[in-house]
Amino acid sequence: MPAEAGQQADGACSHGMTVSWDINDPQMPREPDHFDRFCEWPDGYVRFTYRSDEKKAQRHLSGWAMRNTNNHNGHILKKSCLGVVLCARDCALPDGSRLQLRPAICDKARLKQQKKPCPNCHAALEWIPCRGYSGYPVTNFWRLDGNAIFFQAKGVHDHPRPESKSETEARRSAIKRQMASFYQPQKKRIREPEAGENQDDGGHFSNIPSLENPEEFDIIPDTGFPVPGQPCFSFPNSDAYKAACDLAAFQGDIVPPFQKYPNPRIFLPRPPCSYELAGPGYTNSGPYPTLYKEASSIPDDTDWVHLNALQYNINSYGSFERSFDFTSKQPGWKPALGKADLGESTDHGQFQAVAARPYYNPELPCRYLTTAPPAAPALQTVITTTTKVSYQAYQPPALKCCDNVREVKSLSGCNYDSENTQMSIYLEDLDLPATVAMAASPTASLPLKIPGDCQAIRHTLPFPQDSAPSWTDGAETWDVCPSGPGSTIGYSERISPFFSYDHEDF
DNA sequence: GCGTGCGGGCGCA
DNA sequence: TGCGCCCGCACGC
Repeated sequence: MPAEAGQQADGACSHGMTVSWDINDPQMPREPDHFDRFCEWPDGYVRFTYRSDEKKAQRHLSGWAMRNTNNHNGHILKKSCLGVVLCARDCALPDGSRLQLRPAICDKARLKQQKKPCPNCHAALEWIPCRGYSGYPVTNFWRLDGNAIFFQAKGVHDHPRPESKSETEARRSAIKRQMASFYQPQKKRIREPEAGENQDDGGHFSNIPSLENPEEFDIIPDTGFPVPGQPCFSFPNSDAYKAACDLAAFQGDIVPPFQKYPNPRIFLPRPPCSYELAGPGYTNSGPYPTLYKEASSIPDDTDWVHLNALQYNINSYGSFERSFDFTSKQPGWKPALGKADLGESTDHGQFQAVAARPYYNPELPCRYLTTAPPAAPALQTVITTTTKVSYQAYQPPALKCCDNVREVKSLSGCNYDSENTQMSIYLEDLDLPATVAMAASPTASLPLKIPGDCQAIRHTLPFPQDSAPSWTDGAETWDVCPSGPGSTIGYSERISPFFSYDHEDF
C-alpha cells in the first residue's frame, strides 16, 4: 500500500489497485496503511479506503448517478449506476455542448424526467443506462469497517458523466443563500436599464433573460466563472458582470463554469480539458465566445435549470473527433466512433450525429464516451467546413509529449466545482499523436515535465474484473485542481514535483 | 418531491 | 448461492 499512500499524498483520485482487500472479505484491514482522498468520480475496478470521518464517504456520495441496490448484505452497501440522460436528438446547446442530465435516482422521478422534453430542442430525453460492468451497470460497494470506509467499484462507465450530485447540491444551496440577498437588488437594476451598465455589451448581454425569471440564466452556461481574474462575460463593467456572473452561477441548476467539466477525467486521445480556454486573449473575451453568438437561440425554457453545464463532454468528443482522426489509428475505436457521420456536416448542429449513441457500440473496448472531454468552444470556431479539422486547432494548450517532457500550456480551461477540483486524467495506452493538451492555466503557460514515457494505461480496461492494476504498469493519474487564480495539478507518484496542490509549484 | 437506505421478493445462471 | 432488479417503506432534506 505504500504506492497508494503516495498517490494519496498528492490528492489524486487514486486507484486502489494495490490493495489487498476485497469488499467481500470477511475481515477488512484493521489498520489501513493509508487513506485515500475522496474520489467523486470513481471509474473502473478501483478500491479506495476512506477515513470513517470522511463526510462524503459516509454519505456514499458519487458524482455518478448511483442508486441503491439490494445485495442482501447489511454490511455492504451496493449501488448501481443509472447512467445519464441525454437529448434523444443529441442537439447542441447554444454553446455547442451536449446535454448531460443526471438521471433521477428515484424511479418515479426518473420516469417523470424522461417524459420531459429536452430543454434545448424539446425533443425527447433519452436515458442512457450504464452498461459498463459486463453489460450491467457499474456497481459501487461501500463498507464501513472499523475506522475506515472501504469502497470498491466494478465496471467502467460507458457513458458521459452526468452532472454530479455535489455540484448540484452546492449550487442549489448557494442559490438559497445568495438569492435572498442578491435577487432584489439585481432585479431592480435590470428594471432600470437607464441606470444599468450593460446596455451596450456588444450583444453579450442583450439576450440575457430578465431577472424576472432568474432561472433562465442557466441558459448562459458558461458565464458564471467565479475564476479570479476571469470575467464571466466580456463586458468590462464590473457591476453588470458581477450581477450576471453571480446570478448565473447561483441559479437553481445553472451550472457554474466549474461544472463545465463534470467529467474531469480525460481519456486520451480525446481532447483534454484545457484547450478550450487556451490561447491568447481568452481571459478577456471569455472562455466560451460562441455562447454569445448563439444567445438568440437560447430557449427560455425554465427546464434549463437542469442543464449540466459540463455537457461539453459529448460535444467535446465530437469536436475532437472531428479534428482528430484517431479512430483510423486505433483499431478498437474505429467502429463505434461513427466516423460515417463525420464527413456529413459543416453546421455545428449537424455534428450531432457524431456523438449520437456512440456508447452503444459493443465493439468498443471502452465506449469512448465514458469520459468525454470538455469541449473547446474556441475550437468550434475553427471547425467550419470540414469534419476533420486540422489538429493544429489544439496546439495552443497542447501537451507536448516528447523526450519525457510534457508541456502544459494553460490550465484555465479546467474549471469545475470546488468539490471537484480534482481532475484525473487517465492517459490511455493508445498510440497517439504526440500532442495532447492536458491542462490550462488562466494566467500563463506552464511547463509540465513528466518523467517517463507518454504511455499511460487506463487502469480500468486492461484489467480483468476485480483485478488490481498497478501503478507501475504505466498508468498515470492526473489531478488537476484549479483552485484560485491558477489551476493545480496533482500527479500521482510518477510525476515530477511540478505538480502539487499548491500551484505555486508550477 | 426527491434522494437515500433498508429489506422482501422474484427470476436467472 | 450469488446476482440483478423490482418494489415498497421509512426517513431526512
